[in-house]
Amino acid sequence: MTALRTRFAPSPTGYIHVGNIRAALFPWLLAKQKNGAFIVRIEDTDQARFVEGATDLILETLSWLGLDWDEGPQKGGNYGPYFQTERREIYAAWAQKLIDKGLAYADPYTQEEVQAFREEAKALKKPFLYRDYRPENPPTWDGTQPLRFKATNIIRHTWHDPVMGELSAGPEALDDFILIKADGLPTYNFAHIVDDAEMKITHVIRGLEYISSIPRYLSLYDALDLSPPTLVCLPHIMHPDGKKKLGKRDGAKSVSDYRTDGILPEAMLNFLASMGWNDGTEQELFSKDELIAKFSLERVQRSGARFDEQRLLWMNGQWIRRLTLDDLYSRVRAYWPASAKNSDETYKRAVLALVQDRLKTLAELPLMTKYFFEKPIVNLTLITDNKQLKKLTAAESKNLLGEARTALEECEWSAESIQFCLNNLLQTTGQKPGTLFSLIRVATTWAPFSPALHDTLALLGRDRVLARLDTALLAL
RNA sequence: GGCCCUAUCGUCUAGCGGUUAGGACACCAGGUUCUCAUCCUGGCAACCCGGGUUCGAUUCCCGGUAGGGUCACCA
Repeated sequence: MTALRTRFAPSPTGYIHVGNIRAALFPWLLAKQKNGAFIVRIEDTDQARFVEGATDLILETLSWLGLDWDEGPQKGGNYGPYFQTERREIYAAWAQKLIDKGLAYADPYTQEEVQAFREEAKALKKPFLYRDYRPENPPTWDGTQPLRFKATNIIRHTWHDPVMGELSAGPEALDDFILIKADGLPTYNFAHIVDDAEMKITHVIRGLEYISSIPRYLSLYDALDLSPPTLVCLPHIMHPDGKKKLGKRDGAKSVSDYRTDGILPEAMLNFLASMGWNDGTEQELFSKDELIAKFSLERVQRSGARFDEQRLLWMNGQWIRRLTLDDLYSRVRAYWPASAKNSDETYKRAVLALVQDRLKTLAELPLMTKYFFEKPIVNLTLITDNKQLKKLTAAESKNLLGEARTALEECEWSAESIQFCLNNLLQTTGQKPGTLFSLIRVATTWAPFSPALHDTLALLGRDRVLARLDTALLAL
């Protein structure tokens, strides 16, 4: 039995966005599950759209997600090179086979002439097929013209797609397409067939946009005496409004944008996989290992799914909560507020422990923890707009805070005993917790929300709490 | 327009002839001695339409409709 080999073959024209990363995830999962190999190949044959640095960006994204490749850039392998621009001789050799068989010919027309044919067909309201204009006696190919495939076996093709099921397309889908461009580089249509064969790829997994080209690939495989690998098409991830497939042009965020927004790779992977795939149970959260164990192409959805950021956020919160404090601490390193710079690790860990249940993304850390590191700005509207506190007169507030100060000054400083002191204060003042606790909380943090009061005060420390109470007393 | 694909709550989905159509996100209400969040409980909410096939269709078939993809010297 031959080993399963899958690949991800991006073209270096920019970042990887969330709409097309599944074309890497699913083949990777499959390769891991079957103990096969996952290959990364860079399809850089489009000189015009080439973007400097895009390859590094793509590889970095894969690495961040933990989608490691067995062969490819930075890694090598037995079937290299893994950049298409370094494989020209290979394509030339395969092209020659077709020429020798009379299945490839030089295209004598200019692009303008072909365009004219196209418009002619359009005017006649019939589909444009180059083969309707096939030259009778094409010149010998000298490498300056495009080399076209000569479609001969004009039939209805039928094939099986593990995701999409039985597929077929009529002769209209077959045409003489360009193999080698006038610049000497192969087109995707030709190059990927050659590469997949040379690299012994067993499963070609890509987006649905290729489905209509598959009949042409099938006829090419045939002409090359190659038996096609398993051809898999994945449904698209759709724009949230459901109108079209998600793409860069419509503002699809790059995967690395989500990274800087504080999304965990675990959550990203889980989310991406569960859009269009599930294991048939009611499980929602899957670790990477579970995905590897349970994934199957047969259970991939055939219809497109809209990208629902709310769900991603929820999942991210779930994953943040699942992390150990140590792990979370190491991941939020870059997200602390600037004022936390000189705080010691023990303190920061304690702060983190208090907000772990509250974070939806890592990037929310500064918003939630600022007042643990810097003196908060007094904002009286937090009192006047508060439905409990607005009932109090300034004198009453002042009075209560004064009592609180006295009580806390004498209180033993641990979360537990602060809780106890606070409860006593409830008794002596006759206030409801909603009033008293809110007042103390606002006066010490000046934030719209915070963790439980006794935890917050305990961590802040007696000196800071008393100082802030004094500031509040003056401001009222 | 030709070719191709798809169709269950607002969203992601389970379902593979007989179910009170299940779960999750979001939303709403309540609980957890304050807020925010977590957590728990409850609620709202769906089989695109029309024909068949069948004792019986969300499920199978056909046709509409709607949505998506594709028709490049881009991948």
